[in-house]
Amino acid sequence: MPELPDVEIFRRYLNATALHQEIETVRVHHDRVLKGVSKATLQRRLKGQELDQTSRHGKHLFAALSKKGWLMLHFGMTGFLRYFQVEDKKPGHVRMELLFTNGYRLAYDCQRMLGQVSLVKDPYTFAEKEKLGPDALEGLDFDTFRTAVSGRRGSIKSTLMNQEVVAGIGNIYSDEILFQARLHPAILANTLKDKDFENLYQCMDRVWKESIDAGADPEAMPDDFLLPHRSEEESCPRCRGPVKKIKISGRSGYYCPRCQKKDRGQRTDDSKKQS
DNA sequence: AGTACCACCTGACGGC
DNA sequence: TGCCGTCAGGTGGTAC
Repeated sequence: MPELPDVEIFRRYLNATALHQEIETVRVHHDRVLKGVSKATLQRRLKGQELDQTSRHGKHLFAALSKKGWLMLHFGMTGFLRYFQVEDKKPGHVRMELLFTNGYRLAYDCQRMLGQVSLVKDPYTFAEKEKLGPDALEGLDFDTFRTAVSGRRGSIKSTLMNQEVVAGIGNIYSDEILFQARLHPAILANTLKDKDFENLYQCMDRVWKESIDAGADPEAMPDDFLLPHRSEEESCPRCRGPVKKIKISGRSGYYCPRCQKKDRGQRTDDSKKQS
């Protein structure tokens, strides 16, 4: 689940629940989710501190510690946050939890443990170190986007999903953005024209706005979104034709072959030149 | 600079 | 019922 819109919702959730409260205890139930920090260090560094503010870069969530440094959370494929008080509200795969002095807890649940919890200097330094591209939502202007994507030799889908190109787009939302832009996922990034980029950029912008407004819940998304119909049993929300599955760089993508043509009038352009 | 394949984990699902 | 292969929205490493 956790791509940019999901992580943005987690960030707002954390803001609305766990900010400005003293951390009394840190429980680590599974060391595997810790990256570059030991259980003891994490506990020592967080104890007595508060989470002051949050930040997000791509799929990474950061919470500033009142004293120094930031807590970094990455959610892998199955991670999420839950703020609760009573034990029976506790989700099933809590790997780490912060216990606050007010009796509430913030749990990091990650069933498959493909996510990461870490302590970092600050979000900017982390993004530099990890070679993350610009965040796909915040402060990504059109020229930066076009420069980052154009010239890449892979498919547009795998290029959008490359976190070094642009940070935050995963398998699901790359499908959605390409569906909205009516671009076939296998089109090569370096064959896109300026107007394709403008279209792609605007569609991405709309996908972020709508999906975040929907709380990243597929059920609450606009009727013309592909996201709730990612299955070959489903039909295209636009033309009602069959949805098709395709493997690209090892990932399963879904698209509408009628709305997203691979061959997009190259010949039309040529014939214009000739005539 | 790409892709293919494996690995890390758990769990759901379909076929037998 | 149980076993097995496959698949799942994350990333990282290696080989080509």
